[in-house]
Formats: sequence, C-alpha cells, structure tokens
Amino acid sequence: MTTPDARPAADLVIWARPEGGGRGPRPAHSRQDIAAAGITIADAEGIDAVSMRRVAAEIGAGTTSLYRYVRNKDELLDLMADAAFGQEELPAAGADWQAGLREIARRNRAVLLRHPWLAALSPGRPALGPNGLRWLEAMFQIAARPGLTADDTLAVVGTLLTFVRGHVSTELAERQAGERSGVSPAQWMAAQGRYGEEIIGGGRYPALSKIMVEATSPHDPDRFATSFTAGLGYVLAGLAAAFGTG
Amino acid sequence: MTTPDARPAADLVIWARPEGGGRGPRPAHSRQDIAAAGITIADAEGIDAVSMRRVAAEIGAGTTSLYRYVRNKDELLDLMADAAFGQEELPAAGADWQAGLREIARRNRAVLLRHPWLAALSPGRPALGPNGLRWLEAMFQIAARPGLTADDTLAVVGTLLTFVRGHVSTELAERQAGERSGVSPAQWMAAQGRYGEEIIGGGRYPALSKIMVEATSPHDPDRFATSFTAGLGYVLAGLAAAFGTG
DNA sequence: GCTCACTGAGTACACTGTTCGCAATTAGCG
DNA sequence: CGCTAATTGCGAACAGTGTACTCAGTGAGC
Repeated sequence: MTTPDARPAADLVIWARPEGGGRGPRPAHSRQDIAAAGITIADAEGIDAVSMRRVAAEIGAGTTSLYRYVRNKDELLDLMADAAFGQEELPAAGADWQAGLREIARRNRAVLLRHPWLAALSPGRPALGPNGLRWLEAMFQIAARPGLTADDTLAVVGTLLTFVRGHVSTELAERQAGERSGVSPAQWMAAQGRYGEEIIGGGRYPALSKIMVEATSPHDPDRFATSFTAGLGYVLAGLAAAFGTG
Repeated sequence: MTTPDARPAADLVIWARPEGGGRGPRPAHSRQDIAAAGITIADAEGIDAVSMRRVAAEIGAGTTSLYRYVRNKDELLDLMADAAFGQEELPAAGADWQAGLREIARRNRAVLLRHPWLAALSPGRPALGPNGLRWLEAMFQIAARPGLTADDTLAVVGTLLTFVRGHVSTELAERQAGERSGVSPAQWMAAQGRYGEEIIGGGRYPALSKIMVEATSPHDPDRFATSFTAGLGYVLAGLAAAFGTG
C-alpha cells in the first residue's frame, strides 16, 4: 500500500499550516512570491486574468505545482487579499474618536481602490492572515473607548466597513463603465437614445425623470470622493449620536 | 455575398431591443421564461450553477440557441436581476420620511436575501429594465421631499442602498460559512484550535482579543437582523440630521 | 545509508462562454 | 399566390478553466 501522496493538510485554514520546512526538497517558491504574482496580474489585467496556470507561469512553475502551496484557488485569493493589506499603511488613531473612525474608512477605501479586485472577493472570508489581523487590531484599538461595550465597538467597526465596502463596490462598477456595458444611469440614458427618451419623456417615471434631469452630481468629475465624504459624514454622525461624541 | 446571419443588434442594451416579432419563425421561448429558468437554478444551486448550457437545458433549448435571445451571459444576468425585482413588492411610502426610507432599506434587503446571488452581481449594472425602473421610481418618490434638491435626494437613496448592499454582502458571506471556508471570526477561531488560541492568547492582538472574548453578538442567532436594524438606525439618524427630519 | 515524507510537474477530465455555419421557417411584398 | 430576406434553432468546434491523479526525483532524520 503506497502512501497516498499527501497534499496540504485538509482540515486547517492556510494560515494555520506551516510553510514548507518538512522533510523533502526545499520548496522552490514561497507564499509571498505566489501572492505577489497574483496581485501583479490582478492589478494589471483584472481578477479574471488570475488563473492557476497564469500565476504558475508568472513565478516560473508548472501549473499543478501551485497545489503544493495552496489547497485550491480560493486559498490563492486569500493569500492575495492578505498580502494586499500588508502593502498598505495601517490606519492610525486620529485627534479624537470620530477622526480615528474617519481614518479607518479612508484607509480602507484606499486599499480597495488600489486593488479593485479586492472589493469583489467574498467579504465573508475575512483575510485573517497576519496582515488582516494587524488591520483588525489597529481598527479595534481606534474604535474602542471607555463606555463602549465590546458589542458596541464591533457594531461601530462593522457599520463603518459595511459602508466603505458598499460605496467602493458601486464606485468601481461605475468607474468601469467604459469597459463593461454597465454604466452610470446618466451616461446610460444618453447612450440609449430612444429608450432613454422614452423613460424620461414618457411620463411613466415622473420622480425618476425629475431627478435625472435636475441632478448635477452625476456630471461632477469628483463625484466619487464627494459622495464618499458626504456619506461617511452621515454614517459618522449617526454613530456619534448613538455612542457619544467623546 | 450571403447575409452574415445577424445576431441581436449590437449597439443597444437588451431593454431597448424588441423581443422577437420580426420576420422569421416565431421564437420558441421568451425572455421571461429564460430569466425565470436562470433564477430557479441560481436560487437552488447558486449563481455558479447558472451556465448557458444549464439554462438552455432548463427551458428545453439547444445551448447556443440562447444567444438568439441574449447577446452574452451578462445580459442573461441582467434579465435575471430585473425579473427578480419584479417578483418583489415595491417599497411604499411610510408614515413619515424616515419611515419611508426605512421601508426602502428593508424591502431592498428582502430582495437580496431572497436571491442571494443578486448581491454579488455587479452593482454598476443597474437593472434598468422595466422592474428596476419601477423600483427606482418608487424609491425616488419616497425619498424626495420639498426642500431637497435632486442631488440631495440622489445622495439619500445612494447612501441607503450602499449601506444595504454592504450589509447584505457581509451577511450572506457569513451565512454560507458552513459551505465555504470563509466563516465568521468567532466560529473560525473555535475551529482553528491552535492558531486561534495563538491569536487570542498570544498577546500580539490585545484589542482584537478583548473584543473576541467579550462580545456576545456573534453568538446571537438574530445577529443579522439586529445589526441591520441598528446600522440602519445610525445611517438614518445621520441622514435626518443632514437633511432635516421633517 | 536507508527510509519515506515531501516537491515538481505532465496528463487528463469535465466543464465553461462563445463563434461559425447551415438548414428550416415565415412575414412582408409584388 | 410565390419570392425574398430576415430570423430562429442548433450542432460542431475552440480556447480556456479548476483540479485529481500519477509518478519520478530529492534530501532530512534515523
């Protein structure tokens, strides 16, 4: 009975598995290299260009050799996500509580914008690798303050990250308007000629039409930054009202 | 020179193209049927199970016949998204402005939870088909009020939808914890034994550890509904503060 | 120096979205 | 009515994808 050529231990998340260092030949690559290769490809050509074959080729390995380092593609994405956060500066405490929270939101948005594919990854796989943990630690240190229970702190950070994720998703989708066929409503209206006019002029959507005609923000070149700052302001105001402005 | 076997007109979004009714044989299927088939599959087996072959088989058509109805897979998803909103009741105006906004958020969350794949679709392809338009109209009617400019109204609706999208994304990802390897931090800690203890007990992440140990909300079976209601409350409070509570 | 866990990698399989080409159908026009 | 031209259905084919299996080669620990 031959040994069934054990692959990476099945029951542990990648971060709980030691990297190489066993008995056989020393691994030719490292998780860092692999993550970096994936990030390079994703940043340059989009997340769809990240395939096992492509990443393997990028680091000069055979396609299936990747599976010695990673149990499946999802784990490769985990590596990439954690590494991406590692490249970025941690949020730091601000002058006061609200300023600190604002800083968390800004930095988080910055990471997601720098690596657009990050926002599309499943938000439920928190990148709990070393870098993700450092981010969490930093955020909780900023958000925690006397008078707040652990649940309160969790709610604050959660609400904040929820807003950031949602905003950046919309932002990115709209930014890619040219490449994909998804476009901002305003551009879309203009592009679709007859159908657009039918909607605006048809009288069936009066409130929608009024907004479309009167709104100026869709034409603002800085509309993303503007709406992020504004929306963040509302959320922070709500949080401060609920948990004290200290 | 033979006619190049024209496929669906290239320059128009699917909603601007008439459905069948031309010269040749009458189409054997309808966009409605196709969208319904896609939704059935996606609801039952997840969005990844929705392939052109699978949808075609579901309606009893040859695989490539689908391309007579839809220019590519993205358009199929557009059909599905719009149809999904069509199955749901429109948000209705509430007792006052805030109640109306709350209703928008609740209804929106309901749709996304009923069709988990919806939240993952590109948010920048607004489903501007007939049903999506009816939703937009309803939402703007509720959010608009005297004293608000078009840009204000747009900001209000945008902030609200941003929060809902972000929350539901996190919610769904965490709910699928069992199926995927992404899990809620608390469960994850418990499952990963040694690594989890190393994080909590290691002293390198004091704030994080404190939260993890003290927080009770991760164990609350209603935690999603609770955190949605709470987060929504903060956002609404912020919006009301900015635009008057009228 | 032997053992055996481990690494690298080629082959293969079942799938994906989509293009091409062709036969069959039928609405509109003369 | 009969002809034409636009449309539909669809099989075949292509370039990809993730990953399971297999096997040879390596080198640390006993």
